[in-house]
Amino acid sequence: MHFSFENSCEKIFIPIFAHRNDRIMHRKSEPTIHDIARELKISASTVSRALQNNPRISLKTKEKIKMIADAMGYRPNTLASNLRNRRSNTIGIVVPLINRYFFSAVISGVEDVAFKAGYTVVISQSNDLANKEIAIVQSMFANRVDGLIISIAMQPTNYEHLKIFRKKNIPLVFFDRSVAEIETDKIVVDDYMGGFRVTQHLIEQGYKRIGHMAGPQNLQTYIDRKKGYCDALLQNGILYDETLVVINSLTAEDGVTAAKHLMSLPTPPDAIFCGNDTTALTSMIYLRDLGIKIPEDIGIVGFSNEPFSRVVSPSISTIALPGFLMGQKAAGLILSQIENKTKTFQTLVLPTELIIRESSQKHKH
Amino acid sequence: MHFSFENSCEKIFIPIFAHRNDRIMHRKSEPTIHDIARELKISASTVSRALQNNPRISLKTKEKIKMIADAMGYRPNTLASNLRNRRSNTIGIVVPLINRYFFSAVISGVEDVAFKAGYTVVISQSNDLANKEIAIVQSMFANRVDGLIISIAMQPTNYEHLKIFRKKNIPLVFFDRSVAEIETDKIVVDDYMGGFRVTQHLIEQGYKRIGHMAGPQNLQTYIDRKKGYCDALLQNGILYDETLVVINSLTAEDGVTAAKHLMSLPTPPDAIFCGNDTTALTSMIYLRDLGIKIPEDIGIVGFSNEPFSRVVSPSISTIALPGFLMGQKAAGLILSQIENKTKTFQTLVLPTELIIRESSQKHKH
DNA sequence: TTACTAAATGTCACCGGTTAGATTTTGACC
DNA sequence: GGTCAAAATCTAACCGGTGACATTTAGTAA
Repeated sequence: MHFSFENSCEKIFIPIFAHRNDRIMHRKSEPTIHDIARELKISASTVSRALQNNPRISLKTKEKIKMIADAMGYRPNTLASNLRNRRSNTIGIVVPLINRYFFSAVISGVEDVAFKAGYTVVISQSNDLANKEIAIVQSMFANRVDGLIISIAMQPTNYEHLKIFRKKNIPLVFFDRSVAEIETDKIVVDDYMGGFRVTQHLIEQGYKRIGHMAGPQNLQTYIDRKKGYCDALLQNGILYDETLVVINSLTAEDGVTAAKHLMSLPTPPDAIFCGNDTTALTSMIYLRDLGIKIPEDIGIVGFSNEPFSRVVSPSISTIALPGFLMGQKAAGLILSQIENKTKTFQTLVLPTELIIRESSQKHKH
Repeated sequence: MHFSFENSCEKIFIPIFAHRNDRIMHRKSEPTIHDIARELKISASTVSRALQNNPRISLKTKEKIKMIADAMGYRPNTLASNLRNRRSNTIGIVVPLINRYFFSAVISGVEDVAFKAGYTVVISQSNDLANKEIAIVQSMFANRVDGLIISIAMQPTNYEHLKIFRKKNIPLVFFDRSVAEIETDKIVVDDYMGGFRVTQHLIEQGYKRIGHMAGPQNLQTYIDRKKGYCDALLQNGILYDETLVVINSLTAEDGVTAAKHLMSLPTPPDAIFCGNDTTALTSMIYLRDLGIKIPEDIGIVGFSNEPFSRVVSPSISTIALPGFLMGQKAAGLILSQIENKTKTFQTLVLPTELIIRESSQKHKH
């Protein structure tokens, strides 16, 4: 005859606790489905199925098992489960720096979609160093992430650590900064239009000699921003002057150095389109300390819309990027790859928005 | 007789690639140590040992194995290894928000020490939500992190998800925001002295009626900051006036609301010690837009030294926290717990630094 | 050549879940 | 009671590495 659970709690609970103490004394390890099985004198597979709500297991048994599991403080070991299933229900995301507003917005967007779909997100930062990126990516691979979302480091490398994902057919999505020779889903912002609009805006404000602080030209984003800048000049009949373009890594210090350099030219610029908000800020402070008035003497525009751009004075005109949306889309793309729904890879280009603030408004309305 | 590797590359390489293709056709999975073993007609344990540089394996065999492993594109499966070893070589870190400068500095500090010690760091953010924190922590537990470093969410809960770490003797370190009733290593900044110095400074600058925007009083940090504020008033013979203290969640909006409230008082304050830089900023902007002059009419001091505090105008006086150092120390504590070197738990209190900027300098030097 | 030991390698069970397929149980129906 | 299919449960192999212990091999001394 079958053991009836409802009217014999004692019979069950007493042995459990005896057993637990015993176990803790000797092995001091986590209870497993096998411990639960032994407790109930059933097989581990039944326990496993019950905990997964498998319809093959009777409701009565399921309840019994869940109750005991709870009482024993059972916690599934995802390592074992992942090993067996050859998947981890985890999505890796690698960004150059987590404390950049744009990147953390992307991360939040990814988390938003991924959590709802039942995935865990593991975050890592490369600090823009190729070696750290390689180590991180290999570790994520070794941990069998189901997919990887990445914005590559500034420091260039051969990208073998990423090519392997394609070779092994592991879902991979690039965002913002991608590797041209790797064919997969990519999601970028319209850097070209961003650069174009910034330049167009400066021209409309009456600036005549517009300089540009560009980022490393091994990254498409910076190439595109510069291209937008060039084309806007061209369309407005302004001659492109190479001496007005500085290429650097867009760090805070680079902003100062570049501003210093540009101002030392025989005919310095009367406006600077900075590759990001950080350089816009530091060069602006440098110029201000020199007694140069912004936007009257020199106009400044940044890129990325870091939160500080809005609150400094003068506030910095910039290009807003849809970070959160980008993260959501990236997560959507990786999920569709994971679920084998991807037919062909696509490159999404998200629109940007020009935000006009004080630093570039010569003509106030 | 033994197979000589050096003078028979062909014999080895041809079968390898034949085998690989074969494998890819049929199983399309990662090569394992078993595949390598089969290839070389040796046992898997020898391969495992060779790849770990175990001295029990001869140099010759090791070289042979590593060569083949490379040729086959072998990547160790950490899941399997972690399962068997019952440890993951991973340290989890949970912060309320990754894009707060302080928290990302802590993360970098943790990474700095952890990477050097051979650990991987997985980062997660709770968004200050109790439920998300619980989910994250449980997932980290299920993934068998070797230790957890956490700064708890503002939203209070019963902390069962953390108590379990102590119960199961899994290394746990709190930083910045900790749970009083859980006994483990903690590392905090000297919030009391921070609050005290800020208030003392404002008094020295000649402010008479100093208000305080305090954070949730379920978190020790905010209790201590407020206590420092109270004690500084007391020591200077200023009567503590409860109406000048506002308690909120210190969000950007809270800053405005609280400033509005304080200014609506019959006798409004002439200085505000804000619980963080965010509220300092937003309340400052609110006051500025009202035509109130800072620091002349009202002095403002924040807490945390967010990067923007330095660059806004007026620049915001604040308390600098040693985030990176804190991360390094936290990692040190968790490593010593992991390696069983911890004899007794300790609570480290790190010093803070008062940074005087424009927003509170009534008397310029 | 034999005996013996150190070095090298192999065997096998295990970590904790999962699942295909086998086996047992249940219960309806004749 | 007997038959049989559906429901419930069990068995055993597997995921990919690891390490205690067993076995084989090589090398030295007698």
